[in-house]
Amino acid sequence: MSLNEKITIADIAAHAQVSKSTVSRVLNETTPVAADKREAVLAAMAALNYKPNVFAQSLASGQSLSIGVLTQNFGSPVYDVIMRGVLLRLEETPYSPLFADGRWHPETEQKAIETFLDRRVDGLILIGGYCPEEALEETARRTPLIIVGREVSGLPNHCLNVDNEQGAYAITRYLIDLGHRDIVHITGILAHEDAAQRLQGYRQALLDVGIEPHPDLVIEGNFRRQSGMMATEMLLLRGRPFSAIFCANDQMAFGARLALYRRGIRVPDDVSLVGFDDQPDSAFMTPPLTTMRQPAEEMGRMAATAVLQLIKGVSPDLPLFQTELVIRESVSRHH
Amino acid sequence: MSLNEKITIADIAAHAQVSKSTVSRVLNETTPVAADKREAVLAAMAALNYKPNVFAQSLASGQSLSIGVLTQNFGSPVYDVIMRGVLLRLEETPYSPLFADGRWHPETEQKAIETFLDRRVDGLILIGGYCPEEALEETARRTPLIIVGREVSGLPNHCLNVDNEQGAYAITRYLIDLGHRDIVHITGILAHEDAAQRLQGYRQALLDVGIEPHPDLVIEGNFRRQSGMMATEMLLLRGRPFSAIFCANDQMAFGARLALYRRGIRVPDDVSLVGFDDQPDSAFMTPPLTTMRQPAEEMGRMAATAVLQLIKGVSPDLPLFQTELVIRESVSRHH
DNA sequence: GTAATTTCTGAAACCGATTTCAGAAAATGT
DNA sequence: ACATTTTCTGAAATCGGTTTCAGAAATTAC
Repeated sequence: MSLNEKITIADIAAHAQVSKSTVSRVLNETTPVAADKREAVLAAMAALNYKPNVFAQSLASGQSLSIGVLTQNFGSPVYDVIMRGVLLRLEETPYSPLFADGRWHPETEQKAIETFLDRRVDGLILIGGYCPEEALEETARRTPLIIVGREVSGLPNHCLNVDNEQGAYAITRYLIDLGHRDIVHITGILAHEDAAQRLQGYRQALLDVGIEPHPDLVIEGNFRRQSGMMATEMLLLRGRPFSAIFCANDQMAFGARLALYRRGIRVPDDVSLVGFDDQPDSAFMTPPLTTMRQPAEEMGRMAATAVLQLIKGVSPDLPLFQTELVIRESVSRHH
Repeated sequence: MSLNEKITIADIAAHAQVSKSTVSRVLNETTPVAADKREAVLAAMAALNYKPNVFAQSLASGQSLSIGVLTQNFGSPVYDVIMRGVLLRLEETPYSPLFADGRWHPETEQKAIETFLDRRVDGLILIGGYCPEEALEETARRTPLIIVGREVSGLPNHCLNVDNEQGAYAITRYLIDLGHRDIVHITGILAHEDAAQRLQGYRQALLDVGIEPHPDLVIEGNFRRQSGMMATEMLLLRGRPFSAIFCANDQMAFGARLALYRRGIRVPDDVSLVGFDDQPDSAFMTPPLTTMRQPAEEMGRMAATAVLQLIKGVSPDLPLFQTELVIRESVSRHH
């Protein structure tokens, strides 16, 4: 509001006729303060429009009251919703988030983590990412760390995830129940645990109804649109017939959609198409995409809660989130 | 790397047999230091793996070396690319960005700005947003401020923009040149200067070839997918024939696309469709969307450069960026 | 009514840097 | 060779808070 600046705790102390210590105490509620002095301090703070200097606070207290949040890419669907979840949860606390973007590069991620550590964040939340596992384990040793949307085998108590296998199983099963037998799966990066789990769910669903998964119908993508398109083109080249495509995420489903469009193959009349994630624009695909929804915002909130628990020294509860089938218009019964 | 923590400038001073002042000097290069001492300090810092405490630095120097970057929504296409531009430019400097998300609410934006100010950011970059203009003018008075992707009339020397009118003119003209006469325009929020400019470009293009813009063919949207869909449905209800739709951004084009799909209207065979922005997934629309590309990353970089100039007290150069027509497959010649 | 607690309070040290100031050392001038 | 500058350097103050410690005031105990 006003052109304050430079109002310090000493000014408040003088104005309220108490010592700096007392002001600090009403500010932090560390020690009880007599009601009248307390009122005086509060009044002085209001009158002078006092804002504590965050740097001084952090320096003195040793806490930065900030949480580093690293995402693999701003603007990545789903991940942005997870970020919003973190944000919303943190707003209920004195902590505030510091964000960084790994830009899909492990080195950039590492650098971002170092920067966070330099900034003395009290905790760290990683959303996806490509950072090598050893580096993450090292980081977890140094500071409270929660990883969401990625499974790191060495850090079972730090990862927050969706039940990928179950989700993939359910959506594959959905296709099977509609009569599909030759179902393609375009996977994510198989070195990533979650991509592997989705593949496993797909295989299991087929096996459970007595279908042997055919290697020609599984193609590895990298979670990005372009790879969904390439994979579909490659598939079409192979010539092995299929009636449905299950992409390990919605982005690749968009790529697949375009490849089919180019070949004049109709969705869902000729081929059914499903994704995974339910990113916001999937509802606007032509046709709207049937997919598995992840409770992304909820996961973000939980990640924030968990890292706060770690900071307090409590061991966090990390539930396995369930996905939900969102039926739209990209699937038809096999005929 | 190691479990350092707690290495301060005093440790370095002791290790290098100099005073704290000298260490600070080699750190900041404020005053020349004799070569031998300098070496000793550098060696000590390397040996002890010293990392300066950012809070102490900021407290003492009065600079936070951070820039607040507020976007209206993480995950908004185009805006995320602008953010990346800011990020990349800032990486070349000692400054680092602090990000916040306004979540489409003016109040949230205001709060975020307050938080930035509390954190003593040295400068502020706003990307789009709904914050009232007076508040922005007030903010600009208090701290170096650059606004990108939004025109605030009271702050001509703080806004970085694309030539919206020219862009809209060019793409409308493109449709006209392909024989279209009855061209719909789904606008953005007309209270926003950029939306108004795009509308103006559209009108001017029509007028320049002697077509009187028909009010029935202009519908106000709000830049979001849903509104593009609603607008198109309303349009269809009106019954006035048209052969092309120009949406004020790609998001609304996605909405329009879905509405047309639902009615069985083919794109581009029956109706041509164009957008504005060239967000990444527009290339994967079915059919791929013809649109105007904004140099988003470049704008982000420029915004960062400009705010740094403001901080230095230099008056920044704020070029008007030009858009570029990206021709894909959503437009056909009118027959 | 005095002793023993309990509750508040302020002075001063501290967090980890930067910066002013004055003096020491070295360089330059004549 | 001696006076003047210029270049480096360290001691100490400072930034704006938190926290320890010891003492004052208010309670409670007996």
